Amino acid sequence: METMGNLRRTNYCGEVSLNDAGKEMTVCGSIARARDKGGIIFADLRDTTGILQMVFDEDTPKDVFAKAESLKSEYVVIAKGTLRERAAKTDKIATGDVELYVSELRILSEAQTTPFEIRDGINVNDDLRLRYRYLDLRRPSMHEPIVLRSKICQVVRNYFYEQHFCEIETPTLIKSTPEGARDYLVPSRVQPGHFYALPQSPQLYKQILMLSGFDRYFQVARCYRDEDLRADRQPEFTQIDEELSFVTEDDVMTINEGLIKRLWKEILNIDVATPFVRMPWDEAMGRFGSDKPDTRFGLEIQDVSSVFAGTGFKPFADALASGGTIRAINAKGMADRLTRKNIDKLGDVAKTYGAKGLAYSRLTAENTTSSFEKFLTEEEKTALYAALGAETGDVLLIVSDTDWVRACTALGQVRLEMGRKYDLINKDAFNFLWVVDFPLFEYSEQEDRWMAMHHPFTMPKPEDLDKVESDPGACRALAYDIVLNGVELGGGSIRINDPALQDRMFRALGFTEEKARESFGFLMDAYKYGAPPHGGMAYGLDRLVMLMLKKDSIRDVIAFPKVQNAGEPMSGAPDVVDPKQLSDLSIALVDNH
RNA sequence: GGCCCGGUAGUUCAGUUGGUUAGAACGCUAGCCUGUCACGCUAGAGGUCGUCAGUUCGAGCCUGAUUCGGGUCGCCA
Repeated sequence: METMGNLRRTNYCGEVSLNDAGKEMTVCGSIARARDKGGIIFADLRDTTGILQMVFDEDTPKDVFAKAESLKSEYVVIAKGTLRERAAKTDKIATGDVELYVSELRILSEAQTTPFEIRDGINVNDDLRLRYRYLDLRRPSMHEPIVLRSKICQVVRNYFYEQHFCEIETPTLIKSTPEGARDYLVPSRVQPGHFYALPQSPQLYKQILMLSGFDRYFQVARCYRDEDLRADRQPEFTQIDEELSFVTEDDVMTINEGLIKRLWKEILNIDVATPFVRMPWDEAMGRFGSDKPDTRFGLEIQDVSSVFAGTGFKPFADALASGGTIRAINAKGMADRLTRKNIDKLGDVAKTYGAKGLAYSRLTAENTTSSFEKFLTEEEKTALYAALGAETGDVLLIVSDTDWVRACTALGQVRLEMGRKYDLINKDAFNFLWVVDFPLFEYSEQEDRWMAMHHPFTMPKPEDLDKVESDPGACRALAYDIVLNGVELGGGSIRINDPALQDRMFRALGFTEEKARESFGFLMDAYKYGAPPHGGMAYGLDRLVMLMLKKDSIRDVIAFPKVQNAGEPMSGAPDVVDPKQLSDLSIALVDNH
């Protein structure tokens, strides 16, 4: 092993080109691969920007050539030499026109054989890759998203600074709030028996900042939710969080369309058309069976309840009798692909999402196979075909349910499954839209009460104000989600800035006076001293980066992600702690496992 | 908490109805090679078949438990 001596980097590997040919330069990094041909040696040098080929031959000083012969993968070196045009060029790397003819080489660190190869295109278990995350992150395809994530944050900051936002950090040791996801708890040593929570979002603090007169705030904020993981969900994640005073829904959406436009232009060089479609929640649910519709393909849901008003088919008749609905998708021209077996699989999807079953008619040239048509009158059948524009080659998929949201959700998932499985989705598209007019409340069977769909500080739509107590289910909110390709990128709302209205909300949510004061007393007090109208939103930064870079998993854009059991395989967190630490915190473990 | 899938050289996988010494590719080691770039050629090393128990004359293969990983439903205001 050697030191750098008097050598210092003058160039990055990925940033040299033919324009630099003839220049003397010093580069450093790791050996991606060495190819020793006997009389000539090639070694690919990799740094954070890319790869540059180094060459050694008979004219290379003998001691340098000898060192080059000893190079192995992942050795860390610094090399001085002359950049020259290659005799044999390649378009496989960005610097494939040039190579560094090395005159001085120092091996700064040797490396033992890695548990997997450090190159793209390998197929290795996630588990192993995560345990050796530092090795995995050396691979260009893993490295680049992390670098791009940083650039995305830079663009976000630039945009917000230009728009008069102030970047403010809010606490991460906060009071636990009762609504929403489970909190991560942190015991207080100084106040035994008392606990902080880690924030699920900076929600309360950013509203307080509006009351503190900061006018516009943003933060790249770490957030924590103690819930189970998914491919697009981590317990610890990052939000781009923002709040603005003296704004309406439209203002927030317009400013954020500007942010998206800027991001897509600067990072991807794509012009995004604004404004985005603004789709009411009930339309999104009705047409796409989702509050985050993927509009990159058709197969929209239709309401065919009226066709079956007097039907003798019992499942449909029963649903309608209890105020339910019958919804259908016409899978146009898909009869050849949707075999009986494949329709059964779609039926399983529908059942997973709460449907009793998936009725179907498969209209092939030879015949029609159907699970329900034999129970219909000729008039009903004609009306159904007319309503759906059914023709030979189509497959009709129908769900009946007492609850229209559940019926649409099930069909919406069937729709997505068809989109994925039969490759109906244009993968190059970036389809943005706003979903607006969310319900203010949703009923929780589990808790047997109305819950805030967004959060309890969301402003009701002015025209629904009188329904907060009398008809909560019909109340809509000044809330909006931004959706990209069927994924919720972010969401927000206009907040209640009237203490009296906030009181009504808490009561409608079943909070007692005492409970509301205990949890949110400081916030309720703050609103008594003059509160500007304000609202904001937050993006899931990880999801945003994942979608921009077309990665399948959120882990690909997080440097040190957690796995399904919420652990971090590299460090081994979480772990047991010393009993002394627990006793300092006045904590005793209950042995119930 | 429920359901589904998986664990065999360092890595990715194959492994027949339960039957001799568990194979391949890449990687690794050694040698050769002056235009390679997933370099090439030759030779070699490398295995508690996740763990434990059971069935059997005999288990990588069958059974049970367990553990680890992935996906998903519940959950995620």
